[in-house]
Amino acid sequence: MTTVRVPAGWPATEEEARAVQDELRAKVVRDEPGPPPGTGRVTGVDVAYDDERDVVVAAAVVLDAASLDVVAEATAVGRISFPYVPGLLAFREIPTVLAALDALPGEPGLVVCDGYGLAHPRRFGLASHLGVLTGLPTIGVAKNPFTFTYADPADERGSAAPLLAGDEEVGRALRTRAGVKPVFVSVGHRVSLDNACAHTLALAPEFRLPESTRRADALCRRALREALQEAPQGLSQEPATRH
DNA sequence: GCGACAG
DNA sequence: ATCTTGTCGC
Repeated sequence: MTTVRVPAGWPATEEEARAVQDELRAKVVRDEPGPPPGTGRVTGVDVAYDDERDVVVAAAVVLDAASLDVVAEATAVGRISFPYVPGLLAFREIPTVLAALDALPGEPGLVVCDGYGLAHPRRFGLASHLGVLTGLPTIGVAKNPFTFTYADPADERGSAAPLLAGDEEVGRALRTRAGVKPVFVSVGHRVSLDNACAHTLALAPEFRLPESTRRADALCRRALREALQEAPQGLSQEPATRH
């Protein structure tokens, strides 16, 4: 597992963080359809925390998009870079997620985030932010509707309904399992909303959440447990050294 | 002004 | 996100 520092110049206040979002938002690419579902690789990313001990662990798990087999994975550990503030989640997760992606042996392909992209107060959620910083195609698949509204989609798997900010469609409530609460899909970077939903369905043949996020979630939780056992006092000031 | 609010 | 036992069910 690699160790990461909070980047120099990382925003320290909510005001600075919002200004970063307002500036980077213009760099989001929304006129590409993105990779076809079921081909190439798809990478799930997720993060687990221990706020008390100031430890954050990110995981990136690469799946073969056709078989959903795991073909690579990586983790990274760091210190918490920002408090949780609704609308500013990216500043809490991104430094460690970037380190985990960098530690991967190959190309990530499409990146699936646990959270939102376009569906965001300033239309620049975690998935959009990660996409702009890496240049990779990204989507967001969230478990909750955040502040947005939606009409319940039909009961069968595959039905969807617009996720709305007023009358603007910022994403979609997508039913991945019959009779189960939908997931909330939004565009990150270089992927269309239709394609983002198609990917989400292809990644969730059995459970509510995409296999990519289920795998990443399990891995970062396990890695956090192990990191806490090895260093119960929390992370040292200096990055880990190699011998 | 107050409450709600991805993870 | 995280705190947390058992329990119902495939």
